[in-house]
Order: sequence, then structure tokens, then C-alpha cells
Amino acid sequence: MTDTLKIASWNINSVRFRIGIVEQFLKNEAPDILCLQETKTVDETFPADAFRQLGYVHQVLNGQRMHHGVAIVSRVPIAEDDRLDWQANGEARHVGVRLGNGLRLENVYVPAGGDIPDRDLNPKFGQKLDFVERMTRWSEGLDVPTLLVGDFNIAPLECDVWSHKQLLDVVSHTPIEVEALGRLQAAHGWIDLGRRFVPPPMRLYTWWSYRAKDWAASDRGRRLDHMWASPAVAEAAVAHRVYEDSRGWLKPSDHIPLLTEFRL
DNA sequence: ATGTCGGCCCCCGGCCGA
Repeated sequence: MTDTLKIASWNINSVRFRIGIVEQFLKNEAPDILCLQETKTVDETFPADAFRQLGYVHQVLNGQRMHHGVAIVSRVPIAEDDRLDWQANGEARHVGVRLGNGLRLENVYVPAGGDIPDRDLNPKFGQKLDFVERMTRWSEGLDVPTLLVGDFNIAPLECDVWSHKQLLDVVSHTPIEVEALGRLQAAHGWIDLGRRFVPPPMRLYTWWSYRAKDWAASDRGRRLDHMWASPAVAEAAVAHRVYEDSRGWLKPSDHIPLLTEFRL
């Protein structure tokens, strides 16, 4: 008997403000597990009941006041929850769990990194690079099948952005970030599921700025969100897609959900 | 350079971070 498992990841930009579209997404797609980033709430005011009513009774939260915050909600049991601080400053940017089948699921919100791509002029950029470096050290020591998902805030490939040339100096697509992300990927042999299923040079974006007059018409997107799998886990992935519809919904997040289906 | 969001509060307009 084969068992399918559908896992979603979404930077929601305030889970309380957008709980309505989260419910809509869960009703439409019925993933087994949803990983959220930028929940922007402490755990006490996380909309736990709304998720419970849709069957997502297993909830592992790592929230904080005002900014950041991550969560995993699930219809299947999750255990051994873990919260790592890859920035060493107390911000809530990671939560990990283990599934019943042994798979580890790690949900991360990498710092955006500010506007200036220079760690001397902009400490936030340095913190972002240091965060990715700590993830790299962590990846080197990984010895369990793992799925790493979330908002990495880096679009590595030329076809991951609307204009490679115009974004070379824009934080999220600078060579220094792309190289750091490359070292992270190599540290565990991570398989980029997005590009396994939508290979270059195909267009694949997960984020469109709120500042565009018409996000769909200008289509100035970036692929900032990712799902990376250990090699053995990637073998079990049978489908992957992004849910672009939700960017056009009322009061949307600027990010869209990613979905991967596994046959285990 | 701009644009638009959500959340916050010496409470509702002006910031911060994205």
C-alpha cells in the first residue's frame, strides 16, 4: 500500500490578518501539512482554532511579537519539535519536527537582509549571510532524511527573477548571496524540488512585490521560496507546483504557497 | 528613486521592517 503525503509552505505575512485566505487554500488543496513563515504573532494569539476546525490539530509554533514567526500545522502526527536560532539573536525563524515515517521537516524564514548588499554598510546583510553560513554548518552534519522548506529570501538562478541583469545588485539575487546559497545546497546534496519539476530556463516565481500596479501584468517576480529535499527524500517526490492563484486573491500575501506531493 | 503592505502605539498617523 502506498501512502501519499502533501506538504505545503507559505510565507503568509501575518497569519491573523490572512486567516481567511489560508482557510481557502487549505479547503482547495487539502495538504496534510502546512508550514508558515512570517506569522507575525506570539503563540498565544495564533489562530489555532481555525486550523483545528479544518483538521490541522497538530500544531508546532515558534512565534514572536510583531515580526517573523514560523509554524507547522498538520493533520498527521508530528513530534520532536525543535527551534534553532541560526542568527544567534533570539528571532523566531525556524521550527522543525519529525513525522511518523521518520522524515524530518524543517521550516525556515531566512532574514531578508536589508537594502544594501554590503555587510560593512548594512549589518542586516551580514546577518543574512551569517544565517545561511550557520545553516550550511548544520547541513553538513545532517544524517536523517530531511525536507527543508521556507522563505530563503534568495533567488539563485537567472530564470528565478524577472530580470537577472537588473537584479544583480538587488538583495535576494546578488552573486554573494547566490554563492552562499550554493554552499548551503552542496553541504547536504540538497535537491531543489522546484527546479526538479520546473527545470531551467522555465519561469518559476513565488513572490511579487506589493508595489507593482498590476503584479500579473508586469510579472516582476522572484523565486524566494523553496523546498529542498535530501536525495533519498527527493526520490519520493511525485509532484511539485506553486499556487499562483492566491496572489490574485483579495488581500493577498506577496508570497504564494508551494506544494509537494510524496509517495512514501 | 519609487512603489505597498501589516503591525505597532505616549492612540490612528507615522514609524519600522519587508
